[in-house]
Amino acid sequence: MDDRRNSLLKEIVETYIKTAKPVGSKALCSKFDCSSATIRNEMAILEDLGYVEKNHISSGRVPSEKGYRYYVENLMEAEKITGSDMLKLQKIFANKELVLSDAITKCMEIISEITNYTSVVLGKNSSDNALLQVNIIALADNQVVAVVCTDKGVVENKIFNIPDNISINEIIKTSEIINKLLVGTPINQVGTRLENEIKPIIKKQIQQYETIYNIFYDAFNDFVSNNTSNVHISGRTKIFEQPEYNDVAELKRLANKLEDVNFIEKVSSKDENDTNEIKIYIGDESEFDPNVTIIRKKYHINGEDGTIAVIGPKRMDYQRIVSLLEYVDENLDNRKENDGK
Amino acid sequence: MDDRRNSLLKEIVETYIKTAKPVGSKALCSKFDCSSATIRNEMAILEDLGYVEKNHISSGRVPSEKGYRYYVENLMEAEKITGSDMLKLQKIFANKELVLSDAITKCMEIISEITNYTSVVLGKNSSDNALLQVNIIALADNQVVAVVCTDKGVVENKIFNIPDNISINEIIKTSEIINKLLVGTPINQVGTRLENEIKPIIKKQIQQYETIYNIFYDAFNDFVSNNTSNVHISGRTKIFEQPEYNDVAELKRLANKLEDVNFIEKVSSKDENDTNEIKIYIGDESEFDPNVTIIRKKYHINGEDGTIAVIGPKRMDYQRIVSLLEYVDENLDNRKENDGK
DNA sequence: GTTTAGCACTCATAATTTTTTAGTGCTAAA
DNA sequence: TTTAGCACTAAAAAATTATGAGTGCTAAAC
Repeated sequence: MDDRRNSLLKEIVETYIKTAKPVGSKALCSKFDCSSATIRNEMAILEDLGYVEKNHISSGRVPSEKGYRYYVENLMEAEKITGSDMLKLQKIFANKELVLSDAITKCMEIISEITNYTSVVLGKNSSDNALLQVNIIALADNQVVAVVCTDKGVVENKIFNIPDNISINEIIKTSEIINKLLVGTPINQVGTRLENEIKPIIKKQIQQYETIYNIFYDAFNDFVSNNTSNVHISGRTKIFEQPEYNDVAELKRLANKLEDVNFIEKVSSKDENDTNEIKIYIGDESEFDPNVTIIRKKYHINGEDGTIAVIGPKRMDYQRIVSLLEYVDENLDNRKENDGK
Repeated sequence: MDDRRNSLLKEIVETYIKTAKPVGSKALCSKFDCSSATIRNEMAILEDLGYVEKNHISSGRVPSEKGYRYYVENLMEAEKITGSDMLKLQKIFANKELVLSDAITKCMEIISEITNYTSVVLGKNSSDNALLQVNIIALADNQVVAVVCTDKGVVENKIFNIPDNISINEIIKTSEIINKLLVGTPINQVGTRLENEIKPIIKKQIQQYETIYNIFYDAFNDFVSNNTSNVHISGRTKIFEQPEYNDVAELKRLANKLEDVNFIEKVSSKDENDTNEIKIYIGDESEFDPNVTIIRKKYHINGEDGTIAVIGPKRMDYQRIVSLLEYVDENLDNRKENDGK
């Protein structure tokens, strides 16, 4: 891969990103100051190397997944984000009362808006949270709310019907026992410790211990399994504006996948133990859909961690998204520092 | 509209519901024991009356909106739901630990699943709720959770960053004042009473009253404006399986509308002051999209009220949906009675 | 050796024509 | 009032024919 070949590939990728149309040799002559035949020769080589493909024998070239990968790893240049993009995001950074997770969500909404891609926030993951406390709040009509909080600031509530023969005081008493004994327990272990440690204790003290045990068990279980609230998708239909999704079957397929929050979560959180680097999953690499690219950044801000990601066509504006995600990450981090002062 | 004409229209509507294809005269001969020419004569009259339409001069007939309306008002027969549908729903009715709103949501998920339509639950509307209590729970790291509960059992929580110069005790103190003075206040009036009654009080007792006031103001405001959590849509993409949405533009348009939760809420809650009757909005009547029908039932169960609705094509299986919605409503209501015993 | 003009060739797309088919309305007789 | 019969329609599908943007390859030019 000599110099010219590199910049030819770069040109092909970037032109295709802009136009969504196969790139022909003639269009590139002017940029390289040579004839179309020369370009054709070079393109034939790029094709042999697997970086570009043809849709049919006489069509222009389209980057292959290998080509995109080579592009993002070797050819893509970092670029500052534009002033107008910057302006829109800074409005959010400036609002200090916003809790981090709300600020992130709003940033990603804006990114969706300005890029016509779909974006995802995978909020704080409760799995590595520890129990901070559980509070029972009595409502009218034989109902209680169990509010579960973790040390990382995840809070969820769940309402329960309680049978007539159970007194609310007993539930509260149980919650106090749990708070005394289980604080600091990783949230996904609370279930078993509840069974092994708490159940024997309340068995002695409380009559209807079985029912009460079930209530708490359900509350925690729901908490652990309730991924839904952790995932926030913006601009779910934005990606449909991209010209590649111009066919009914394709559209339906993608719409279905984008509805499945669990699936999105799984995908966005792959390579868990990876660094904070931006990761780019192109096409099949995404394990989501062969026709999309997912660009992802993990954040660790203020003790919270999570993931932000953008889902777009393989012909995605890689530069732009990478710099937008980095910009969001940096600025929310800064915001924290200023805040703490 | 004599007898035969009625049953002809009924037949046309029901056949079209089943097949999604314009209904021709020949197909109906056997049912009416006459020649296709006779049917054609009758169909011409139905067309003059505006109950059916042709796509082009030589096509079969398709019900018009007026035709559907006449059908649902005069021709449709109530039918028991099938055993297998019943079975699926009864699993949910049987689970007594489920809070009503969860049970309803699960029912509608099933209805979406078995019918290939999209369904909506418009949960308890906080606007006519009254404040029951607000609880402040301290988290680590200068954060508190405000948990707002209403008398109707709506609970929401919101996390706040609190500046260093504010003590958590002062916030809790304020919450106690609010609980003492504002319990029973309609939730949408809490904001103004906070301003007029609480602010003057805490001004005297608390140093950083302005910041604390803002926190509570935001918490309640968020609660009131946060419609999102009230709306639950199941099977958003199910409706795309219907053959009428077989065109890219149509699909995108509908997908966009179904993303807009506020829009759906507005539509599902129209004719607020109407009875509990099932309402059917056909095509343009829906004010949502000319190509859909919305069937809706309000429920008032156990003091809670809300709306369940199904969104499908105009060629929707009216009978089936009507009986499903009624079945759900009745059985969840029963469940309550048995429960209270 | 690299570049380029020239030319034959290919294939998707679009436009055109043809065929098929499922239906209609109307007339006149039963 | 019903029906057989027939001319007529228009959509949908199939076949046909351009059109055009591209290619690869060869042989000459630099």
